[in-house]
Amino acid sequence: MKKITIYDISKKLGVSTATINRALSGKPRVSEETKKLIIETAEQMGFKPNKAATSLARKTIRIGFIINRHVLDFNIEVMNGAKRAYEELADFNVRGDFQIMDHSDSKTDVFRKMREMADLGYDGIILAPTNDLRGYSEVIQELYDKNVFVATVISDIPNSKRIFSVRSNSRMSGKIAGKLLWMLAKDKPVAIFTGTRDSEIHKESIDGFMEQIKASNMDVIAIYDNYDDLDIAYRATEKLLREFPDVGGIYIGTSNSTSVCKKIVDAGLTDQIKIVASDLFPELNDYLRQGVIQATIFQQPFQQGRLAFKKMYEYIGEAKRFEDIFLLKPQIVLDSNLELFID
Amino acid sequence: MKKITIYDISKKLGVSTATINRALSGKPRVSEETKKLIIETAEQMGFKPNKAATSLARKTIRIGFIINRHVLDFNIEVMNGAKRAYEELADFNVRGDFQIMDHSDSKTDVFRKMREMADLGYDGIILAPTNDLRGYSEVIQELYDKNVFVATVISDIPNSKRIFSVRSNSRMSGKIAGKLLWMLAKDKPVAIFTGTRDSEIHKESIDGFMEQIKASNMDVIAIYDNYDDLDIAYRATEKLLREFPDVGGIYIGTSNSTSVCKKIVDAGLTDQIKIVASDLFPELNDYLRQGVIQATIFQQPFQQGRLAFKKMYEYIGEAKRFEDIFLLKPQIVLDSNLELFID
DNA sequence: CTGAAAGCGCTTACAG
DNA sequence: CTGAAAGCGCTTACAG
Repeated sequence: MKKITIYDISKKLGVSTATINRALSGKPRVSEETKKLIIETAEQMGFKPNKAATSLARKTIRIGFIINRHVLDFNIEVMNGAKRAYEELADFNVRGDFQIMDHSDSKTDVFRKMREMADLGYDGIILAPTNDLRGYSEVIQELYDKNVFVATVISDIPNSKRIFSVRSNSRMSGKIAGKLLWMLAKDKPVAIFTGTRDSEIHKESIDGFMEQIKASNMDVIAIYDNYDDLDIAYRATEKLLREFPDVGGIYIGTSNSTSVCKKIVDAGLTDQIKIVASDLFPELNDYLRQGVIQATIFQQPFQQGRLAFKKMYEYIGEAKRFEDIFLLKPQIVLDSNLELFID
Repeated sequence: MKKITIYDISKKLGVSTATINRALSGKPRVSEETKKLIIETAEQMGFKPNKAATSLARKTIRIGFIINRHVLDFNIEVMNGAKRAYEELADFNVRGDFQIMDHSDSKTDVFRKMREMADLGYDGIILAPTNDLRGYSEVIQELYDKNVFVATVISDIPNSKRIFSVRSNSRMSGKIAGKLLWMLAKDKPVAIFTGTRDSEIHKESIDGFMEQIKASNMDVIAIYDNYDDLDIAYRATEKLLREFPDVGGIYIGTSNSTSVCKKIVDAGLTDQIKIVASDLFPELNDYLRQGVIQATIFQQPFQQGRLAFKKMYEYIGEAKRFEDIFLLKPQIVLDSNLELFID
C-alpha cells in the first residue's frame, strides 16, 4: 500500500538518489553494473516515479506543433485541441509552440521549421503531414537521432521513425456510412465521393465502406475519387445523376461535400437521394438541418490534437511507451444530436 | 510569461508564504484585512497555484464511491471508470474507496455508509442514487455542513446540496432514437418502452423521443413505461403486437430490452419491426449483430464514473468550481461500429 | 493572527 | 563514475 520512493531504493542499496535517478532515467555516467542493479531493484520493489514531483523538478519540456493551411478549418480545430491539452498541462512544466505553415510554404519550409525546432532544443514535434509524404522519413530519422521525437496527427507517415500517430478510425467511418445508407436507401444503388487515394485515410474509408456495402448486399454504382476540388465534384455529381438516375444514396468521404449537396438541391432531388457526409462545418450543419444530408461522420479533430499533445507529453515527460497508433472513434451526427457537436 | 508563485506575492507584500497560503485556501487564522489584501494582490498578479506542487505538499484527499447492485453491469462499468480516474490520479495524493452496496441493503444502509465515511474524514463522496430519492437531501445537507461534499453519477438528486452531477444526456438519447426510427421505419407507427417515470432520466428520454417524433410527423401508438421487469415487458410486447399489428418500430429506453427482442424474434417479426435500444451488454450485442436491433444508444457508463471521480478530485484538490451538471454525449452504436465499444 | 522551517519526491548542476 | 546539496512551488505542524 505504501508508495515506494527513490529514497527507499537509495536506502536499500546504499546508493545516492542522484545515481538512482541517472540509472532509472537512462542518463549517462552510471556504471553498467550499478545501473543494472538499480533498475532490477526498482522493478522488484514496484517503484513508480511520482509524476507531480518529476514535473516540478525537471527542466521544461518543449513541444512544437506544425500544421499547414490546407483544409483549414479541420486543421485549426486540431490545433485548438492541442492548445487545450497544453493548457491542461500548464502546471507540469511544458512549453508548447504552435505553428501554422502558410499554404504557399513548400514542404521544404516544413522541413526547415522542424530542423530549426530541433536546433532550438525542442524535445518533440507534432506534425500534420501533407498529402505527398516524400522526404518526411529522412527528416524524422535525422531528428530522431538527435533525440527529438516526431509524432503525427490527422494522418500517418508509415515506415518512418515517428513515435506515434493519432487519427480517426477511417475504415470505421466508411463502414458506418455504409450502414447508414443501408438504413436510408435500402433498395437503391449508392455512390461514393472521396479525396485522393494517395491518402491512407481516404483509402481506408473506401475500404470500410465497400466492406459494409458488400455485407449488406447493396450495389455501388460509382466511385469518384480525387474529388477534393469543389467544381470538379459539382460536375461529377451532374454526371452521376445523368448516368445513374436511380442512385439512392451518396457517401461523401471528403470534407468538400458542399458542392455535391448543392447539385442535389439544384436538381431538386433532396428527397430521393440520401447523403452521408464527413466532418462538420457551418455550411454542412445547414444541409443537415435542412435534411439534404441525413448524417455526417465526425472525425473529432479537436480530440485528435488534444490527444496528440497529451501523448507527446507523456512520452517525453513520463517516459511512457505505448501502442503507436491511436484511432479515435468516428462520431455519428444526425440533425437531432448536432447541437452537441457545435459550440 | 513568467509564472507567478506565492514567493512573488510574499515578497511583494512582506507576508510569509504560510499566511499567503491560509488566505488563498480559505483557512482560518488570518485577519480579514490581510486576507483581503492577499486575495486581491494574487488576483491582480495573475497567480495560479501550481497543481503539481499543491498535490505533493498537501495531505491525502479521500474520495468515497458508492453504488448499489441494481442494474449491476451498468453500475459496475461506472465504478470501473471511477477506478480508472483513480489510477490516473495515482501520483496526486488521493485515496479512493469503492463500495458496492448489496441489493438487500436498504437505503438506510447507504445513508449509514455515507455518515461513516464522513466521520472517517473523507473529503468527498460520489453516489449513484437509487430510484426513490426521499431522504437523500437531508443526509447530503448534513455532510455538506461538515465540509464533506457529495456528487452524483448516473442520475441526479435535484434540489439538494450535491456539488455536481454526471449523467448521460437522456433527452438527446430520446431524440436520437426518434430520428433513427424515422430512418428505419419511416412510414409506420412506432412504440416506446421505458423504465419508471419516477426517474428523471427516463422522463427526459421520453420527452426527447416524443419531441423528435413530432418533428418528423410520425405516429406513436403506445408508450409503455415502468417496464423494468423482464416478464412484464415480454407480455407487454405481446399485447403491443396484438393490438397494433402495423407497428414498424420500437424504442426501448430501459436496459431491459432483451425480453422485447425475444418476443419479436419469437413472433418472427425481425424484418418488419425495427428496434432502437439503450446501453450495451452481451445479449444486446448479439441482437445487434443478428439485426434484431438496428441501433443502440450508449450512455457511456465508464466515462461517467471516470469524469465524476476526476471532477470530485478537482473540486476538492484544486478548489475548482464549475457548472454543476455534466451531460455526456449519447453514442450511436450500429453493428458496424460495435467493435469500438466492446473490449 | 503570523512566521520559520521542514517536507512532499523528484532532478540538476556542481564538486570530487 | 558517484554523491551532497539545492531547488521545483506549494502545505503543514509547530512555535510564538
